[in-house]
Amino acid sequence: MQKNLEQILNTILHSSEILEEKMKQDSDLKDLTSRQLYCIELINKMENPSLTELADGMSIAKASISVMIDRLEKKKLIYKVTSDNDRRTAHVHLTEIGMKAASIHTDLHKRISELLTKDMTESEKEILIVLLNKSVKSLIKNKMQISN
Amino acid sequence: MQKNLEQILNTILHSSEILEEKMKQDSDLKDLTSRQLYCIELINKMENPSLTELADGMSIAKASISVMIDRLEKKKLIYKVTSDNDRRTAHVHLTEIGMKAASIHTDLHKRISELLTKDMTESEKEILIVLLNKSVKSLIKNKMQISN
DNA sequence: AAAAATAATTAGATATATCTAACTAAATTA
DNA sequence: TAATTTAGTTAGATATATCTAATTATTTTT
Repeated sequence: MQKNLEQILNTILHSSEILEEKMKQDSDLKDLTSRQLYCIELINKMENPSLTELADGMSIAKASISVMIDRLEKKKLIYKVTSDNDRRTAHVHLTEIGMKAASIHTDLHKRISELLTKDMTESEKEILIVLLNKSVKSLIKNKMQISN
Repeated sequence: MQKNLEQILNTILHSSEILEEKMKQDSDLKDLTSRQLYCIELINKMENPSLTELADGMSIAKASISVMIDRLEKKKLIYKVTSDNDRRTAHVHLTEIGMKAASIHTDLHKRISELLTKDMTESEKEILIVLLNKSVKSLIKNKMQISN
């Protein structure tokens, strides 16, 4: 009952999804949609972007991001700060709750990592990490050619 | 620049998401929502469930699944077959296009697996698979206790 | 300073995802 | 057979995610 790599990936990715859903349910973030969560993660990554930058980042119209940000503001996940340089521009910041939401993915990866190496010896862990580093290198190297 | 397991997971999961999005865009399935894709995957896994079973599987109301299935039918992704035993019951089947949609995840895992082992020797591959099998066992074993 | 460009908002449209409640048709039970 | 239960649909409500077009406030260019 040895699994091949595809089946292993399947199990890991599927478990990740389930665990992520559980973490969301267990937190006070139950009613965040996937788009909203994505938006929050992007705000985190982009470090307080303007609405226009965010809209570009999410590939949606400025009007759409404006509405979305309104809703996230009502839910106390973000707040807007008007720029001093250009008073037309607003920058989006995460609140405490927003930051918690943004860290869901990171936390998830941490927990999965722990689970994956739970029953391993130190040397097994080391070998696994060396090999996976190699894997990830191939993955990144080939990313560009993936699209076809 | 050796990455730890958490960073590796991060890269793999992130690449998976991007690749999945690309595969969706490149197919004729651009306008499928994530809920619709999830629904189709579930239909595939459950093997022609009734609407009630599907609704339970997705944890939504029967009325909601009815509407959703209507839309998927209009898009030619599924079709309904009235049961001979019980003529109140309809079973949902995937069309050719529906099956294509359902296999997006599987295809994705196959491609990622290929990429991950692209630059490895056979023996490296073997070791990786043995170790990851161990990982997956821990993962499954601990799944129950994850929720807290 | 007047004209043009830019950032964000608002209005109005369409599609989706949900819900509860009411309804129809069919099957089961008493 | 009459009453009850069950499967699915329909109607009507609310929330989200999008869009384009029009509007407002500011900034930049001429």
